[in-house]
Amino acid sequence: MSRRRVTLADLAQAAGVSRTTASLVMTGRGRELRISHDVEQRVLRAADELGYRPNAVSVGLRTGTSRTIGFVSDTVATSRLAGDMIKGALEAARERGVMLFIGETEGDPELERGLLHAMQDRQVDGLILASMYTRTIKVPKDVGPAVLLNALPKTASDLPSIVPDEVEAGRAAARVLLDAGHRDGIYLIGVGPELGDVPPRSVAARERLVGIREILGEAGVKIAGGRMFVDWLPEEGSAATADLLEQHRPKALICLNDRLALGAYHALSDAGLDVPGDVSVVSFDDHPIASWMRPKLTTVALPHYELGRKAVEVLFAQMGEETGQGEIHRVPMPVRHRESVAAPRV
Amino acid sequence: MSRRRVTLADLAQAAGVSRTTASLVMTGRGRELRISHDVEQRVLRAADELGYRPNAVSVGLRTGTSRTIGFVSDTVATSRLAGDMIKGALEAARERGVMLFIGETEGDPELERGLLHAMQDRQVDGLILASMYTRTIKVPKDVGPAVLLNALPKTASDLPSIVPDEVEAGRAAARVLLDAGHRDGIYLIGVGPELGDVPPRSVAARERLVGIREILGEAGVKIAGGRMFVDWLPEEGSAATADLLEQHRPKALICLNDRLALGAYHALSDAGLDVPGDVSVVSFDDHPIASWMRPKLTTVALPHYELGRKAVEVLFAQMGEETGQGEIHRVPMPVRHRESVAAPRV
DNA sequence: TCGCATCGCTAATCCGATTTAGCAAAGGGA
DNA sequence: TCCCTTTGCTAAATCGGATTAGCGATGCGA
Repeated sequence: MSRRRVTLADLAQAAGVSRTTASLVMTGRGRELRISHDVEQRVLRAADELGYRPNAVSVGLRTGTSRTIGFVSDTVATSRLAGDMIKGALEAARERGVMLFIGETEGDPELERGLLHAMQDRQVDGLILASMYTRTIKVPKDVGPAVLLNALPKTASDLPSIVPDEVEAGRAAARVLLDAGHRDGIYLIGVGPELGDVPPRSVAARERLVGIREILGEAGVKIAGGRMFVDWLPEEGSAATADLLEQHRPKALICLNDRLALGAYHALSDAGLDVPGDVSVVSFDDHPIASWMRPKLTTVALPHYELGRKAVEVLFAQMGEETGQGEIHRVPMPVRHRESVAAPRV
Repeated sequence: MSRRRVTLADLAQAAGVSRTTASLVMTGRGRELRISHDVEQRVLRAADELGYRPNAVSVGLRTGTSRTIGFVSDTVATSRLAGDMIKGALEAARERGVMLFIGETEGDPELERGLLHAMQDRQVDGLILASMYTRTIKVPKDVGPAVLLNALPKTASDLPSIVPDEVEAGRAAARVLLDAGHRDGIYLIGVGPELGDVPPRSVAARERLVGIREILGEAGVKIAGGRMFVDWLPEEGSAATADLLEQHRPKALICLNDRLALGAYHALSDAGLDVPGDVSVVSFDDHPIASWMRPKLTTVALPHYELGRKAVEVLFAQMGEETGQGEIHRVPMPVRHRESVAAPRV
């Protein structure tokens, strides 16, 4: 179908110079190594006419660098929630002329090993080890330059981490309610009011709660109660809220994610309560449904796109420096003010 | 950090044989080329001890094949809707020991060219050209082995296409209502009742409508009306349904996608109508929200995962045969029976 | 005019594998 | 004993570039 690719040898012949000269010109080292302007122009013109593009595989073999990075995740690549993470990484990579390999481990260590090997065998310049939900992961040995995305190292590691700033997000959610004038009747959906009442292994749950408690505590506001659930699904949000309503009359709900909030909406609606007239709702994640719900949900957004970008940026910085410092980069989670929060009814 | 990789030369030396012999053994051609069992075992053992893995870049240079395919899309890679497409492709690729490059063009032809070049420069064995929404695309020249995913060639092309079977999906949706006993008061949300009343360039809209009309027509059932909207967003579903309710009293709604259905739910609820008691709703896509809605939405699912898998399968078949035939592979769209359809009220 | 530095370019090697062609030793037949 | 196969392995070429070392021509100062 397509005729043979144009190689450096073809280019050199067309320009009437040696392969060395052609290479020097094409890599931009012609000046430095005293190639005459005349010859340089001849090579450049020939390259343009022939449509010469260096074979990246060959360059990779010779230089040991492939202008390629690997994006390995448990399942994030295909999660609807976090596709933006890939997008951010993709764009940041493109800006640097780098391609992205992706792979999923599905939590299987065997798969992970195979995947990392396959990428290393292809001489990736660096790796992004991503996780669907923020959590701690065991860092593989000898991965070369790498960053953790949406994940923290389980044991001390010199790999940098990029994670959403969940504590600050918790503070922000609490401030949203305080700013609206709420001082009591604030309940939590997804976690209990105490620091111990969080789903195990959920960094987001723990940190969000820390932030919430900190700000409410500072304001002298007491959390009226909460319901802990592990998976944070809509049904759980419904159940938690319905259960709550049997005994209490909440004025505001902090739902630990948008799916819980969706369920909470349903339960509130069933109870004939109006959002935000009777009950204000604030949530986390900014899942697409948040802006489809009625009323539109005020929520603290997971900055997926920014996380992805940042991962690539940090990875490149690290590749330059060669000094892994295990730094933790926290990406701000912006509040999306919408329609689900109002002043408490007097 | 990590010591130098073990090369074939290291392996040969450790086993006390030539690089040729080591290579023959490792590529499994030892038998064929008369390497003694004894030597073979020695090489194998050494390889195991040293942890030898061939450098894929070098192999790629020598053999011209990279065990890598490229997944180029307009924006599908990061769309929440279609991440499953990637997942299907990823798994099918892994089963074949192949890695996946991904890239997004965002509809920019310049970006697309650059991306295709970057992939070809890296000697990908094949390409998947994917689209977010089913549509016709202009096929780039000289791409080598490739398949179109969720897309059809704008002009005649010998590249195979993999698309969801939208016409059959339309038939299925119509049958769902017929089977439930509906014979009149069936309205369309998202397209008009006539074949001309569809958003331009939307293959899905056109084909779904064709299927719907075919089955209803065969049953002697007339479509009572419809409302055409271009973007199929929740607000449009609300608006369309509200508008409809001003003049008509529908018994069933065929929403052209789940977001429209979500909006329709809201409008029906506002009008005090019960789903499915007063109005049955059937939809398309099986977006995640479909099972979060109340009542859960009966919808004809886009088989994203299967589309992705199929793309890789067809690509490999094509790479084997060298005979692009421009075949169109239609992947079935299964009905997800849930709670939004009931017999019409008598 | 000779010697040396500079200029402008190229030959040769290397990266790490695969593959072709062929060599030395052993075996077999006449 | 001589010649021809077969066996078992290896030297060398190759893929397409980057890089090192160096070569011939020119210019300049003494």
